[in-house]
Amino acid sequence: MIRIDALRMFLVVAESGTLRDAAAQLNRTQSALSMALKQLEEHLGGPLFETDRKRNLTALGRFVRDVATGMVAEHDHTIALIERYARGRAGQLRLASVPSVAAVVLPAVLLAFLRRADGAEIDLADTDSTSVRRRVAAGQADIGIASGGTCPEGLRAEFLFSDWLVLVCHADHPLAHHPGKLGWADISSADLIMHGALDALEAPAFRAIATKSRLSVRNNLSLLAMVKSGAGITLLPSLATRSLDPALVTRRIDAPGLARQVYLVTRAERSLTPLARAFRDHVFGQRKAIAAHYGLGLEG
Amino acid sequence: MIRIDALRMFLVVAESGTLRDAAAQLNRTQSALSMALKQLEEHLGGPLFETDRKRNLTALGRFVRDVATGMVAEHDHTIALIERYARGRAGQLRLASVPSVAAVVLPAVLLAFLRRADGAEIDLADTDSTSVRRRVAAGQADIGIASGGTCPEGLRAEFLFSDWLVLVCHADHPLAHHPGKLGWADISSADLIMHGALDALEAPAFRAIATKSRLSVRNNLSLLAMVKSGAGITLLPSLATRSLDPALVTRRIDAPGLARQVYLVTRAERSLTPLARAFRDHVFGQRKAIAAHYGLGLEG
DNA sequence: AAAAATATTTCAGTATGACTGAAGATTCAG
DNA sequence: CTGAATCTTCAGTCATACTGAAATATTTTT
Repeated sequence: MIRIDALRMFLVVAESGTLRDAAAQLNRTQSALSMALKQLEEHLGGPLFETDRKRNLTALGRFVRDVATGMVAEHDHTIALIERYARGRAGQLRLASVPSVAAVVLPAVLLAFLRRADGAEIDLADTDSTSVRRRVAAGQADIGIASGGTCPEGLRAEFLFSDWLVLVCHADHPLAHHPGKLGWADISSADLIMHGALDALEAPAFRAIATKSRLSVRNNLSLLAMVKSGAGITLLPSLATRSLDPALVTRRIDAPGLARQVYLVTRAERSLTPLARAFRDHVFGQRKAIAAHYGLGLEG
Repeated sequence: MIRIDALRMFLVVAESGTLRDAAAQLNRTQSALSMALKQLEEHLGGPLFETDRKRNLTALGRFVRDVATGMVAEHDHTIALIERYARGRAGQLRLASVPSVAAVVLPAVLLAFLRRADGAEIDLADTDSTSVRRRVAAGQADIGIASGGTCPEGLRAEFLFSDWLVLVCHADHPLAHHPGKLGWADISSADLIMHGALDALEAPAFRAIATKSRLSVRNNLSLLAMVKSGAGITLLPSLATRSLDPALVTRRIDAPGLARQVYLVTRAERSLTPLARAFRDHVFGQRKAIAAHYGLGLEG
């Protein structure tokens, strides 16, 4: 049996030209190398070096050096790759996230994560919550970030933070200047424009208002254009209102339950890649800091 | 430490889907595999299989399978290559030979040798004896076949066989029909055409005749054309007279010492490749059969 | 040439660790 | 619930790679 360690020893000796140096380099004794080389030569049936001094290689020695160098290099490279992958420092991480989180929160989080996982390759897709869950369930994404809703079988949703819904209306809209706090009644009195993210909101008071709505818009840009044109008001998660048109204003609403819950969605723990696990751990490690920084809630 | 054997075990288990089959395939017990896999998983910090049944891989398991497969394959391939090389069954063999031996004797010898050394790649160059020795000395050939002569320092010449020199003359030449045996006197009376291979012949009786020669030709074809045109006679090793022009005849000469010695030339034993050594052994193993087949002498 | 310095091999003893075989635990099927 | 199949655990065995010291060989120095 040719041990790969014996080949590595041989390569180091052939490179350095002396047992002593090679032994120091490998943290072995000379005799260990001597015996390993002897064994290798016996196995091959011929000498690897011209004399018992290790300066010059025989033809056999040169051949072994030439073919073993690459093999040992690939071996070491592969082992290192496996170990980095296992420690969550390499591999592919496929994320799916709702746009607001992807645009506002993730950049900084990913940047920090990449500093630890140097060999990681990250693919981020943003879609609505349902698609996020579908991608994770279908194995097209390792980790999803989606707001609450029914979770398909086999998925695990871990609460991350909650994000308040705020009123968005035109600066000229009466509610923009309404004195005092805004409540359900105020919203009910206006024309509410619905959109996908509001469907998941289950607060009864809101549902009553929602059923009265006569306008529903899927696309976010269109939604804001509608609001800007005076067609009505809408509600958006605060994260989605970071850089609005100056003609639009946002106002906090004093209504309990008027928030979306954001979850980190994964498949079963076992089927997570180490990198995905590391990312999950990273996110939960940063959770409080994130929430504090963006004014998000920490209870579901 | 990740042992390559452990990776191989893992690959076989991942392939077969059960410890039992893999154990049979690897000539190990189940417990050996179980322990090796456990150790591997502990080293990596996570499971390789979904459950303790080995049917389904985790993401980590799939990754390890994907990257380790190629690595283990290359490892095995390289080890096999080294072993075949060491046993003289693979590698490159560069031969240099005088044309007569290359054309007449070597084809059959090489063919037989190739049947044993399946992975060998052979390069055969034919030139005159001096160039053969020079190529071997310069490391451009592993083994040379040349007729006698002074051997450069550092070369070793092993006697192979001796080849009689025979008279070559035109069918109309008086010597062609000369009754009885031919001897020195007969040659001396004719016009001898010299050529390179005759320079090495040291028999005094011949040297006396050679100095009288007034024509010397290097190229073999030209030499024969000269003889055919009636310009004189010449002497050639019997091996070089195998397929002569019908207008030419050959006759045995009854003169002791009128032969060329053919040697196998190598550098120091140590610097021979295993394949070259195997070829040398093969040639000497076949020596008697070759000599008998081609009517060659076995004493120097 | 002898002596000194440097290098490698040999040898006995040790310790690490992979493997076996048997018994125990877990999972699966009927 | 029982029996069959699969995997894990455990104690003991065996192989072997390694160390440290002493012997041997080679090169360099004087």
